[in-house]
Amino acid sequence: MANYKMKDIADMAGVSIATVGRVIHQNGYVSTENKAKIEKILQETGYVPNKIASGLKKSESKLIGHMTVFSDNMQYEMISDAITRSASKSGYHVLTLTSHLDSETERRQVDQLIGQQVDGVIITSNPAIDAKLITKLTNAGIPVVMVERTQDIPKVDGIAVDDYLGAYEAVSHMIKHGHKAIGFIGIKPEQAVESSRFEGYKGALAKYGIEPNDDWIHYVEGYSTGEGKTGAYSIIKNHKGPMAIFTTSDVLASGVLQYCYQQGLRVPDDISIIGYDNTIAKMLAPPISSMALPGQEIGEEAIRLLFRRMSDKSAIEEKVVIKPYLVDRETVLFL
Amino acid sequence: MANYKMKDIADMAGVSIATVGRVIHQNGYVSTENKAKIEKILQETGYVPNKIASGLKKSESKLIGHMTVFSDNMQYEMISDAITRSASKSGYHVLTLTSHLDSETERRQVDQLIGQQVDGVIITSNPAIDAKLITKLTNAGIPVVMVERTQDIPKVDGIAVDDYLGAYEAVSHMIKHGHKAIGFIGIKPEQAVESSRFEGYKGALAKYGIEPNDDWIHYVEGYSTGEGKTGAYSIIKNHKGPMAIFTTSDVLASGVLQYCYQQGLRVPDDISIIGYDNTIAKMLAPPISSMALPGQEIGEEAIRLLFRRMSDKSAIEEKVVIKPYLVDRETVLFL
DNA sequence: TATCATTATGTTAACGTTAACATATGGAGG
DNA sequence: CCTCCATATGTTAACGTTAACATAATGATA
Repeated sequence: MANYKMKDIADMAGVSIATVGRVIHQNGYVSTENKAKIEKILQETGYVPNKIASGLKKSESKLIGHMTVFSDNMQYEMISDAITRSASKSGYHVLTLTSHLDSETERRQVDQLIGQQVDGVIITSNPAIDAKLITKLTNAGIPVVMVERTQDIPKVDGIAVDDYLGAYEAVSHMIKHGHKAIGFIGIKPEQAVESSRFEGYKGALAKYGIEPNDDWIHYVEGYSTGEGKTGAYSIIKNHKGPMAIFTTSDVLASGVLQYCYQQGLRVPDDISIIGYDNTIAKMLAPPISSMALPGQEIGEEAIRLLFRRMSDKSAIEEKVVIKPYLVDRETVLFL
Repeated sequence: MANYKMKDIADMAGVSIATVGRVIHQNGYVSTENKAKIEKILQETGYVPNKIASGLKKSESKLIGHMTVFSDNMQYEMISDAITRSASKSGYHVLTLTSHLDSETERRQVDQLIGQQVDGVIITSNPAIDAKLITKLTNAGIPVVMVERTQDIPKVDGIAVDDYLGAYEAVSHMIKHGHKAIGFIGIKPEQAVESSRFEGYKGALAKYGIEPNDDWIHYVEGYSTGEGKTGAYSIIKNHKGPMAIFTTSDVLASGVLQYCYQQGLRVPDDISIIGYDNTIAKMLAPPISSMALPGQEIGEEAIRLLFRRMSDKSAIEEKVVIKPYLVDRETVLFL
């Protein structure tokens, strides 16, 4: 009924607690008889070492904190999942804390993570987080890795997604297919982490000498199907001829498709489209091309960077850049 | 740079560690001067209590384990998120462990949770988990709540979703709209937790005296858009006249919509449809009706049951039944 | 035979917090 | 003036594990 501790095992085997420890950790000298006897008891009792006690002694918790934002965007769930699985391969657990971008919650969370004695922290996609909080973590000796935000804080490693490149490639793809009228639906650059997606869009137009047109651009407040639909309406309604639309998220693209469905427009025959993040792209009708962010890779890299710094706290800062790539489902018409 | 401990604070304030403890816990007697002085130091140093140490002493970790399965099904993410947020309101953190339904991983995870000294465990949607493992948890004094699986294990509370009702209502909705030909796309009842969704489908047909037809039924191996599309093809291809299709997941429905899009069939004009879980339903073109599982409510109930048992380990077992409800987006044609 | 490594085992002081148990100084009530 | 209680503070033994530091017996080497 109760939980066995080393003392109990030691008593049962008629040895000292130290000998039990030697068997559990497979170090030091133990006679073959005692070893066998203790292992048998360990088996029978289903003894599980108390990580809290050992954590206190060794000052490590085998816990990794993951601070992220609450969002409809499935992309972060992929990353989150990759982090969890990657960490568990090395015997670490992940504590995921979500905020709604309010700094009071974040302050509390940082204290909780320190209190919980986590061995490291990964912060994904919070553009607003106070650098003081990060410093508090590093001051407490906790390594920090930041995903999708390259801020230069000493001893903090980072992973950035090359969103400029992603948007640039998506739009270039459209231009190379002969498109001239290319719409943009996304969050206003000033308020988004992913502002470079808008820059990439403009960059591609500029590169190929296409004059930008304000009628083609629709800013949204957040990522939702409804916002995408509104955007499609505002861009398409007065437009004649073929049109290609780049959205900074698949969710926005889903709204574009709803608008097209309603209006009887076909994709890509009437409207070409490329989404971003490649989350629900394959589930839409039709499945759409999308810039994929390798969530798996991002999560694994985050863990790699974190473990690297955990083993060498004074390592030189490393910034990893992840490149999105086009998953082509042929939703851009060749003109 | 380093982390302050109570001893450091005590030294700075020139008092004993006990007095510092009294200020932190706001109990016992402390003179107003000392209280002010200590509070100031606490502020300045940014002292954070070490939960590992206090956890060892009080034998509690403020950690809740959440065992779940890795799945494409967004439904579990909703539940997971609700659990995390609900727990954090009471100062608890959640450790999420995902398995791929293999018992070896699960055995390891149970040991990890015991080792981590979690204060409670929530298990979502694992039809195959070994009752022995659950017993190991309860034997270790850890309360367990099971979601979507009502197995009778002493001292284990449960939350079940009334999937029979959900399917029954979806199909009844179709019948009441005049449909006779009603297709089913879902996992073979034998291998699924949600087998009652198939029963509900059959139940509704029986209730209204509609003869079931094997041509209307398509079993899938798992939840994916592709499987849904294949299902739609096999059900619709030889069918004349109006058809309604019930899928046991929105992801499957997304495949049906892709098939329709390809064939130029309109929803609901040509094909009526109702999905299940109401996850991506609103993002599809057109947005479809779906049976919603209140993930928020499920997560909150799970935490409530868990806390209840944590405070009274010998409470009588409670089984909560959650009812899905139709979110009607008018994708069933009135005949 | 003295010396020394090897093998085998035990004892104990941390780790940081908690809380029960002292101890001590007032003043109020008899 | 003694007793009692409220106030204020300090000391210390846990919690379960780890690992450094004994201790001791065996057999091999010089």
